[in-house]
Amino acid sequence: MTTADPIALIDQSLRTAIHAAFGEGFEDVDPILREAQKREFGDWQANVAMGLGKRLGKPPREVAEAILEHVDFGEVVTESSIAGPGFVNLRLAPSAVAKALLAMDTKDLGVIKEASDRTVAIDMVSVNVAKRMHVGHLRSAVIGDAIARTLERRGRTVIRQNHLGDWGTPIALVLTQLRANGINLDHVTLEDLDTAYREAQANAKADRRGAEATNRFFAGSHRLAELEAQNSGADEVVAAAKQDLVRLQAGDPKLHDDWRKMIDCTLDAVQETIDLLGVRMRRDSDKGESFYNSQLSGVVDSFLDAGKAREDDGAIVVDFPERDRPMIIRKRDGGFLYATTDLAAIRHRTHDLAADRILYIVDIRQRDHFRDVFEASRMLGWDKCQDGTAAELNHLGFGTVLGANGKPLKTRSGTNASLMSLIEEAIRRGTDAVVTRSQDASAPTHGLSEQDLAGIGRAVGIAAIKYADLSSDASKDYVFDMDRMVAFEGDTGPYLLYAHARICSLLDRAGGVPEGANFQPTDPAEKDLGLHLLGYAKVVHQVSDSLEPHHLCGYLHRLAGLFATFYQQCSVLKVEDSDIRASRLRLCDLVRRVLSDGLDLLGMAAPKRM
RNA sequence: GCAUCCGUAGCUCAAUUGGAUAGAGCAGCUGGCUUCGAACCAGCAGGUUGGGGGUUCGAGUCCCUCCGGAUGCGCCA
Repeated sequence: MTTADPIALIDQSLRTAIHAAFGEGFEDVDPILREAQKREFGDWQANVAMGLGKRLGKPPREVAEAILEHVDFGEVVTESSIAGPGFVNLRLAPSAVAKALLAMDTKDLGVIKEASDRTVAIDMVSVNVAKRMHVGHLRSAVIGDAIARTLERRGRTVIRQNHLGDWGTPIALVLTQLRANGINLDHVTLEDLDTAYREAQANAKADRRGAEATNRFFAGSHRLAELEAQNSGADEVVAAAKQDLVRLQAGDPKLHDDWRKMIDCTLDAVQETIDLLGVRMRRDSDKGESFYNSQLSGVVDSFLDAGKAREDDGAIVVDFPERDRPMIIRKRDGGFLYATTDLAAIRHRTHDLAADRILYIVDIRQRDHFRDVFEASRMLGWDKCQDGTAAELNHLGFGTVLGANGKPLKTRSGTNASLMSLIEEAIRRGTDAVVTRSQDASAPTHGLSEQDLAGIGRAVGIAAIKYADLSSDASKDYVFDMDRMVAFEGDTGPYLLYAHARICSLLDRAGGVPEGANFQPTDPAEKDLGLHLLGYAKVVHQVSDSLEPHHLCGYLHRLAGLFATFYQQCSVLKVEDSDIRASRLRLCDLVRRVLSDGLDLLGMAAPKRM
């Protein structure tokens, strides 16, 4: 932001006034400047007087008066008043709004880079080999990608890592099962794998021996623990699989080959889904559990050597000072656990990737797990990069996806709903709507090729799904209601796309923004729209700090709403005064770019027509 | 049993992190297309923020308590 930014100017003016009014010790008091909640109060408000009143032992209104006596807003503020307990309400000069819009009308739209340009590692998607993706993966992918794009926008280098579940007894069991089924792994499909996975599970379940002991081998889907009942008890099958695992680990060529093919098959399918969703993620940065396997005994040794772990009933555990439950990092039988792998992963991300921020986009039910792992990693200083910079470790936990019945989303057969089928359904319904509307001869999409319409329909359907996921607090459960999200009315992704498309046609008809156009808000709707535009950078900064994309959704929805009001109220193409026409066109163009940029940060494409 | 989180309009969700009269969307009702795209707009109605107490100029937000719900809890991932 430049010095033309009226908010920065007001902020500085108030700081100066506070210092002048109260002297020593009040050099740098935050005026707590906020957008006014209601237009009748003003455009912006300062809430500092109440807090200062307490500190000074004076009535807040008196404090507010003293501040206003010393303040010099120059030309920026046309009206200031004190209201309620001591709110300072400010109304901005239209010329100041115009100047500020001019200043933000750059490529970056006012968004500034973060202080650190170092790498951020984001642990997201995290699929299980040999299993289909389900809605839990959707959340991780969609939220993770939105966060990643926002951080990239702020100058960060982001590594999106798929922490694959590609190792351990469950994987060996599937391999064993595939061999039993006589599957040729050269032509294996994800269906084959998924079937083998379930069969291995079912076989084990059918054998009652050792039921309780083997309850764990299928205990959920890797990072995204599923809720289905997991049972197994096949000692024989398990024993065979364990032998296979040992041979695999020893480098048996045939087994290793099969294992690789199984992973490739799974990841090809994952990539297809990821691409269709428009999530920017490639296999080159993936790191699965197998990658860390060889490091795990070293991890345990490190904790033992540092005196941070102890033996307990044959297992190796890490104790926490303020918790009674320790964390197990090696089982009695010598095997390692999820926690051990995650410790190795943190070390890899700080030491090898030099990431100073590590984010986990993982189901919120794993909150305790990550708290343990983070705390343990700090015990050994593994949260620090080689140069000593401490990395910020964050678990961004998301809630469960529920069906219309308020229970975790399932298909009719009771399995977790396949992600691909949901995406395809959304795209189909988006395309249907687009095609139907294009039949109308007056529709801007009339006469477009089938391919173009399909592309638009895809954008509409994907935006519907993503917006539904991103627009409320990620940590809460949310109800996946296809009918509601593809209604394309109200607070939805397509509503934002629609606003964008309308502006595009408007600018198209006008032949672009006229040369020398200047902002000059005259109508209240224009000023409201302009004022809201000025808050874009702030909300982007907020999202990259708080990791809460729903604030950006809220911002964009309001922007689209204010535009719709403006559009209804103010003629653009037909207004006589050519300066006002030019001004409105430029305003439209800025709205279009902010919408497009914001949607891009959320991972949504904004077609020119729809 | 212990721990964590949640409870806001009929439904689905917000609330700038302690600020003014708690806001949106859907559903309902009333208006607005021979006029820049009606996937829209303007308006009406809908609330004891689960109950009760406390902290202070001020509480949906912080503390205590009760009620209701979800999740997690040593050898699964």
